[in-house]
Amino acid sequence: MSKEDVLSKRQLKALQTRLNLLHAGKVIFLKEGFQKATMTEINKRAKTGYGTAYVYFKNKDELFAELMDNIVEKMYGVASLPFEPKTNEEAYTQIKTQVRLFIQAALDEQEMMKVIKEAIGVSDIVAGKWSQIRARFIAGISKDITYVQEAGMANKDIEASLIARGWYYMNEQLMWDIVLGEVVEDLNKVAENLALLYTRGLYKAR
Amino acid sequence: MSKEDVLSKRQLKALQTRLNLLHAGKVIFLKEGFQKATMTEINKRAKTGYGTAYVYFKNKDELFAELMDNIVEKMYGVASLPFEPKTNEEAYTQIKTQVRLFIQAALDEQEMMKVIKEAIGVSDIVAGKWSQIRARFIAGISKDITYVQEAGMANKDIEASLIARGWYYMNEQLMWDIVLGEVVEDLNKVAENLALLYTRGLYKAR
DNA sequence: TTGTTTAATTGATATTATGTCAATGATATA
DNA sequence: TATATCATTGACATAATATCAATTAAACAA
Repeated sequence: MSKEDVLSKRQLKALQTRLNLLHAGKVIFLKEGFQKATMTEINKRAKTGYGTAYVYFKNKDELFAELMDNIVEKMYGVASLPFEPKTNEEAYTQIKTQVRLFIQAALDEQEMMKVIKEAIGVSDIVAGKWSQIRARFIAGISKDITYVQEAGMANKDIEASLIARGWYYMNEQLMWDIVLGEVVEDLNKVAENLALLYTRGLYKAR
Repeated sequence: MSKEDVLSKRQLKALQTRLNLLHAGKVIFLKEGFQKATMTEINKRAKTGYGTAYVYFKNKDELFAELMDNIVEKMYGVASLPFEPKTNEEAYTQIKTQVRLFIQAALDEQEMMKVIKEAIGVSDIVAGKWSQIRARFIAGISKDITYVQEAGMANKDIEASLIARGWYYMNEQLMWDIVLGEVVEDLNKVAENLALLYTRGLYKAR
């Protein structure tokens, strides 16, 4: 017996109102961007009274944060990919693939990502959510670096946590540049260049 | 004969009002941050009527942008440092120094930099100003990379402009982390790690 | 079926900030 | 001294937010 079965007509309607608001929110955010989007417009589009959005969401930020959740999940997925290369060549290939997957995940939701980028700068709630993604990636990369260091493949004179940060930031910022159209280079070329610099720098000479 | 000599009493007073507003602005921005700071409060502190700030500055963003100018100049200075290493070791040393100078310049104005970080996310004008700094650094680094590539010291199979971007972003983001206190590592250690990764990756094996 | 309780929805309201502009006050100039 | 010019002012129109007492609709009990 699934949970929905025991929902009353009243609860169903409320749930629908909530979904309407989320959907309207997405449309408006995509059309106007984060700052220009207003609760008035979102309620209008959802055909609900002005106050209704505030019943379901504390404010505009919380509504938007919920719209981010799909994307956040996808990003977490990319951050958790396994990484246990046996050789430097394997490491290079895997890293290149991960760079491509990361940027591709962002491109799959390009328009929404543009709005997220804007919202990160404006809303503490959104910024917090994004910084959790960051933390997860950086932790994962740290682990990967420690792994290859212990396997004797990588130089041990570097601080894993610092390099993990630096490497992640390189990726994230290039991702934003590509999402915003400020870097037009082919995704494969970008992944290749980053992975080359990183593996040559981190890994012992072959 | 300096320009000030020919200023009338009236012009001098106006100039003073402008300076008062800038000074009051700095105090309020540092105390409240960018978003929470209001024109009302700035005018109050400068002992000017509400409308006065709008005579000298189009809006809060423009006032703040002017307060950034010192820092922007200093950053431009760092971006223009010469770079003509003769050996890989020299390159490493110079790069490490530049990383330190860059982050140190930010730390010299730590409190203001925190506000700038916030403002970049909120204000298009501030964001534009910062992206000019970025462009300048990236162009400079690109030039440096091309130089060492042509001198036969660096690998030629990487795209200078892409790597310049990536390298700059690594530096910038770590700078923000340090400014915001999210990375507490010793500045020297950070510079060392970044420079090591970068030179080992970019330069031909010794 | 009807009356009562409970939950969802509403929009008017208070609040807070912005940017504008006609009026005022203070200097410069004739 | 009269007049023109420029700096300064604060009241005002505008726009958005979050709240909450009142309204409407559904669930439940008799």
